[in-house]
Amino acid sequence: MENFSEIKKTKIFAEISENDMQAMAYCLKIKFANYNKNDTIVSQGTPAENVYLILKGGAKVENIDSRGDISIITKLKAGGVFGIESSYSGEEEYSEYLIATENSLVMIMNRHRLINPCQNKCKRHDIVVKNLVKLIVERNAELIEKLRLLSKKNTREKVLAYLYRQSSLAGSVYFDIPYNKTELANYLSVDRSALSTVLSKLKEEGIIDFDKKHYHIDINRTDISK
Amino acid sequence: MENFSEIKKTKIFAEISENDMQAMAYCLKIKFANYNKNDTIVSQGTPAENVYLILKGGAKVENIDSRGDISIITKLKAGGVFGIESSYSGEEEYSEYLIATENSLVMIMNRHRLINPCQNKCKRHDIVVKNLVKLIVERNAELIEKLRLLSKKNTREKVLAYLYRQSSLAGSVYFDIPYNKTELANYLSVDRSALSTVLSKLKEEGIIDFDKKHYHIDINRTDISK
DNA sequence: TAAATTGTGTTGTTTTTACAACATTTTGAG
DNA sequence: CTCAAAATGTTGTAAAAACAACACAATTTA
Repeated sequence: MENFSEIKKTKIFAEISENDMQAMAYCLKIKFANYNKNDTIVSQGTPAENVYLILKGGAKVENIDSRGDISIITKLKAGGVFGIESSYSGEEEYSEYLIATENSLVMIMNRHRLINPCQNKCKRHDIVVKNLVKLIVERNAELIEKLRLLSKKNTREKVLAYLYRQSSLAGSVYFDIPYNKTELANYLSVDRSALSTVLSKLKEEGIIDFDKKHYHIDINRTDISK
Repeated sequence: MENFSEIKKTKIFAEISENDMQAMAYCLKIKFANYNKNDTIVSQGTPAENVYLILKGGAKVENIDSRGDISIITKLKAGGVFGIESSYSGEEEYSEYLIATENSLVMIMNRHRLINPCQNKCKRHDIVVKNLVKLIVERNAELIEKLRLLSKKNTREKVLAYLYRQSSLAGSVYFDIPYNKTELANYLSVDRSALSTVLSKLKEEGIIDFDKKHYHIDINRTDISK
């Protein structure tokens, strides 16, 4: 089957055999599409009909508010899914943009078919649904984590909380983050130059060190664990 | 069955008959507990074993960070559920507080039993699971909504976006919000007195009006819809 | 590889916020 | 109904952030 090796690598289809996938492909009205870096895969405000699974490359989920301010919701790597929540909620329009951050291969599925298992042909469909729920819960946890960051009352605390968290996830005080400075500012919803100032200050104080997207943090001095 | 009339009113058990509920009660190890206003129902950091369903009264979900700052995550009314996400994610400790905001009756269920339908006795369990997923997705949408608020770059915009949203939900420019000023400040993660100043300014400008928890907003002047 | 674009750090200015302190008002318990 | 506690609005001050403008570095891409 076309692109099956990539499909197999994703969390939501990991347990599905090529044969079962074949059957499901028809049922889910699967299509494949290639996008170039910076292509808009989905536009905020357009009718929500599909679920997008990144097979190769990567994409970012952004929201642009009425004033034109951009806020990066999250970044998706291969295996990442866009549009499930709106599928379950029944939302009629996408409320975010999905933009390719690299040249990407994307699998497009009909959202209605995806979340409503047909008992006959797609016998493994229920497993996929279970995986989708798991994914939603994970996303939920991410959102709460981000809320925790944005609830901090100044940029310094947001940055430290973010880096501390990334360090924990990486299991090391040396780690890479997925954002450059401009993107990090968007992610934390702070002014880029203000972020730059704070980062410089923290570096000067010896609490953190960084180069490009690589960071080092002196855990004992973050005042976060106290 | 004990408290069945209240259980019946909740979203997650709405379709369940008294007989089926009876069977399920045993399976889910259901217990009931009464709490007084301001009682802590669940403490952040304690082992997560149960899911809590508010049957009567209400509760708030709070997070306290390392600096002691309180952030209200959300408020739960009767029918509200606490602890599902951590059940699905397998998180071992509760990461929030659940605190009664009124005298409340709470149904406590074993989280493992709840999310893993036993096919034999609880024949309607799968419906409950489906309802739980729906609930998680709804919560997810709420979280994104809140993120959108916290991403605004100053208090005035946060307040206006919040009130605009509440007005939309209520379907009227006259509406009540569930928070008093102090709680609203926590919810929006801003200083209480700063919030008070902004609210006074907006009232003076005639853009909003309010009394206690009742608000009026002049939609045409919020600059949000532009 | 050269040119154009994007990313980064810095600085000064203006605006907004947090903080603290206080006076009233409102609420709730007894 | 009374009194204590909690909520609210206000103000001044200090700290922080947004904003804008700029120089330079790094990265794309033509």
